Amino acid sequence: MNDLKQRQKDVLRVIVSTYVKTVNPVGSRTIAKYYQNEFSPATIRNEMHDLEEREYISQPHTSAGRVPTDKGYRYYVDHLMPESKVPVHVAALVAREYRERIDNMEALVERTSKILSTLSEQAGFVVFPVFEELAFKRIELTSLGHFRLLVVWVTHNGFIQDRVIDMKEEIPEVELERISRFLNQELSGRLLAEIEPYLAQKLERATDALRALHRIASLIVRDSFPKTLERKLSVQGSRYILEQPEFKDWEKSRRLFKILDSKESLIDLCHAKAGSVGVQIQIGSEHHCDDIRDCSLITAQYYVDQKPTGTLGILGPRRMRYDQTISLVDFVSRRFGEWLEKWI
Amino acid sequence: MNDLKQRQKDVLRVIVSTYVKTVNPVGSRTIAKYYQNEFSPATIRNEMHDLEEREYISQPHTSAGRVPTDKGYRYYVDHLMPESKVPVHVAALVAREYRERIDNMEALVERTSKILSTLSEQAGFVVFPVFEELAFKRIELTSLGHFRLLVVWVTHNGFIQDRVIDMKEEIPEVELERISRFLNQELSGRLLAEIEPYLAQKLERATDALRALHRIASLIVRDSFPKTLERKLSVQGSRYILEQPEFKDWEKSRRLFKILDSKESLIDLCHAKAGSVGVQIQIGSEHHCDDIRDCSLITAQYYVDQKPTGTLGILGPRRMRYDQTISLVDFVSRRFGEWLEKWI
DNA sequence: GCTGGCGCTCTTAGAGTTAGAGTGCTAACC
DNA sequence: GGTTAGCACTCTAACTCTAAGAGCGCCAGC
Repeated sequence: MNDLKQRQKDVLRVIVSTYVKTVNPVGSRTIAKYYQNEFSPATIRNEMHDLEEREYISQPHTSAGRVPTDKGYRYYVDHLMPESKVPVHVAALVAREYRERIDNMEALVERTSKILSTLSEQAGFVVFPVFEELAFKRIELTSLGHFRLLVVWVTHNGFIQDRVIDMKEEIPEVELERISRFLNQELSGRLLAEIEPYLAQKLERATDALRALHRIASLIVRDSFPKTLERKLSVQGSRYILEQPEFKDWEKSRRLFKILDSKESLIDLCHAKAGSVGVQIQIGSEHHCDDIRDCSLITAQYYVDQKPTGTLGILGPRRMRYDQTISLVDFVSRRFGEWLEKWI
Repeated sequence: MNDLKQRQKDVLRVIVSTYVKTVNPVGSRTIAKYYQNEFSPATIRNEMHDLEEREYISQPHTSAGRVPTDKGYRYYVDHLMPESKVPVHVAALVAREYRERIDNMEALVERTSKILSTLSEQAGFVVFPVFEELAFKRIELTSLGHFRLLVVWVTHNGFIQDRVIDMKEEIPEVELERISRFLNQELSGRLLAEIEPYLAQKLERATDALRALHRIASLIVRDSFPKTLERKLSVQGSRYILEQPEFKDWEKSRRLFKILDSKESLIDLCHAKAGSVGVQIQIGSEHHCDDIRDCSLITAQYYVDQKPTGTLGILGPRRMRYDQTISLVDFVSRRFGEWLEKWI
């Protein structure tokens, strides 16, 4: 049997929760005291020895207490952690932040990553919604002259995405209006992901009279199609990580900010876990990004109309309050999804 | 006469430029060597003593060399610094970055702050353009149902700004089209700053038949007017500052990131210098933000149609290559302005 | 006005020492 | 067999001491 004895579980639990609070390796005496000396430190030491052999904990040096390993944190999170609900006052704070009307989707995303960061005192982030899964509402074409065309896409729930594209030729205003009328009629209510294949099919079957119109419309759609947003994210509160004592080490904080500065890495880490349901937890080097091996990543997907639309989460030191952080991410991801829907 | 003797200037120049390179306080022997021992270290020491008395330089401790003070850097920048032009290969790099079409204004801003940061190896930032000074091109109204209205503003040069607003009542589609036609006709080509007064005046003079239309149109404009952007900015490469040896000090880097995380402070610092022409330089505690007293701020406004439209710049350690940084900020601010215009 | 020389100060690195924390092991106890 | 008390051992962190080195200020002499 690979599992731990009850007392070993107890010891591991105390080690994790104490270490998270104090930043100091935890010794046998501390643990014994925690259980009102139900067992002597020597007994505890025997259990610790076992735990160390099985790599749940480790010693920074001979005469120090024990510190949880990644495997130890993982066991704690999976089996030992107390169930935690978001406290009422936190829920109230979140609700208050969302109460007033927020200008647009971008502001909402920024607000949400700010909420995650201030409530957790760690770095909060939100990956922008994926457009492909949303329904088309409207497209607007505006000529800017010099063969330049501004295309604005609007989804059914009021997200917009704009893009300037270069045209081969100047399209007269009247023609532009025809194209725009055509697209708005044809695409109304469709999922964005369906649009390109739909137009291609349409173009094939078009009669000669309409072929030119279809062709230009398809071209415009192809060049301006709003798929870039999934590569955008908003990060807030990275300073909180810097404030943790373990990041007094210059090397560690440099490595961390190398990652935070290039947002791509963070997005990649999220995508690695996309597709899974519920809160995802990546502890220390479980994500395979060596530069932030001292950090853990708690993420969750958010849903619009039951469809996974993006990811949000928290990046913090490996030594974090997992129970609180996980429940916060869970709570905010649901609320954020609801908000994106209510927007409709 | 308050000015420095020629030899004192020489000494100060060498102190600044050497200190910037080596991070070590500069001693008299180093300076003497620099001038091929034209003067003995003792002579140099006398000059240094003078410079210290007049607060251009200071000693970290008795037996250390000298380090420039804010006043010393200031004198260097104003009188001693070599004229510097952006090297050809840097200009080429910038040109290459701008060559391909960039999706939209936001992407352009991000790209530009990235350019500033990678070329200077310091933190680069761009404050988003102020809309008020740009000309109106088009407004689009889209009902999202539930009394919610999506308003998209487009300027003559293709910037867009969107906002969802709450209406008191549901406006029928036909009515919405009337309002949008009315606004697009009336406002075409006007500066955004003129729009609200213009509509107010129009409303006063409106005949009863049109009064209702005018009223709603004014309301929509008031609630959705795109003035928020001036509070937005993009910062890139803050990690570069962290990599400077003087920021090995945890306290210093914590203070720095407190500022960088709340972007407001940075915008305020820029605004303090807005209105001035050319590159603005704020050294150490010259800007009155104590948290970044170890940093200097190099900013410049950028212009669209000869009108100042926003600010961009670089934040770096006080110990920076001022000549290079200043010429880079100057160069990029011009290029960025040109690009915003070419966009039209 | 410039310079060589000398004494002074202060930092930094290294060595040595000590107190304290915490372990591992063993022998005895229940 | 599990538990415990006791003790030797190890390692760290803090402190002191010392010596080397960098750099200055000052002064007397050129």
